[in-house]
Amino acid sequence: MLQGVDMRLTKGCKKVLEVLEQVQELSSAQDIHGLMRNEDDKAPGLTTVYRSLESLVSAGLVQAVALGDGERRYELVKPGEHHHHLVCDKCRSSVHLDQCLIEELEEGIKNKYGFQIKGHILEIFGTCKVCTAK
Amino acid sequence: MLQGVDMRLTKGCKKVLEVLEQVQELSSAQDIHGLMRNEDDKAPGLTTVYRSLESLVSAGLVQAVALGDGERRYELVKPGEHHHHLVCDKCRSSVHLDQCLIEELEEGIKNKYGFQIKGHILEIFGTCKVCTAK
DNA sequence: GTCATTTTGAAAGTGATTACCATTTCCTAT
DNA sequence: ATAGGAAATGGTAATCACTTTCAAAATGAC
Repeated sequence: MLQGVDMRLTKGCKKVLEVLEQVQELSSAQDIHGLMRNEDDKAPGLTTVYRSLESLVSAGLVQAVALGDGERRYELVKPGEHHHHLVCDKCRSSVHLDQCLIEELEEGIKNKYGFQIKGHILEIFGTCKVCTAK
Repeated sequence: MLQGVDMRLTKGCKKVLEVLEQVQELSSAQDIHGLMRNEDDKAPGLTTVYRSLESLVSAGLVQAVALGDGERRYELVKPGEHHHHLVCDKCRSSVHLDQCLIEELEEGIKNKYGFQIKGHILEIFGTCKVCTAK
């Protein structure tokens, strides 16, 4: 899964990847750091976690997610891909949308507004199936 | 335009509305405060600006926009409405999308994922018509 | 092994936002 | 009008996520 990835895989990065693999959940840098330090007192420091996340994001292995609350979350993705979320305001779980709504519109927006899309943020908040049922 | 709005219109709020009316542009709380203080040394303080924006947002007169850079921007809207932006990474201008892409999808997402949408963030980054032409 | 480069980490610094709290302003009953 | 109480205000300090700094430690090439 790491084949063909063009970046130096430092210890910090490896550790971060491990944690993200385990949690399978949107996690902030501080979350990740906390989890590391829980099971290992001399796990990488917070600075390294931030730096590793930065590298991993630009390598396309991890995506950063802005939920608009001033705290960035991170998540493993298939290299180069990304996706958006339905974030439950009750249980904080998040479901992935199986397709990016923006990519489909890219051409239309280009034509209509003459705007060349380079990136976007899209997250949806509400109540998930499970919490609605309760 | 302020008819039927259910909130106390304090001095701070009025001043903030004035500024937002003039700039017609995404502005941060600090931007707004700066502009006020430029033309009037005893314009409301920063704290009041933040508080006013909070009231105005919950009254639906102003929308808060998260661009994912850790600085919230604000903008006048028709009461209760909202819209999304094409933000140019060259000139920082922003064009409004004339319709909300998410509202259209609400029903589909409800059916497909059982998710009840309550809110969302959507902003698109790239290069605008003018800057592309250059 | 040696030396240069890269990585790391603790602490200090930033920048936006919020909490505090004392002062001022506004409204209402007298 | 005016006194009293609630709401609004503003400067400062605190918070919080994140970044910078810089010296020490790990890595890698020769």
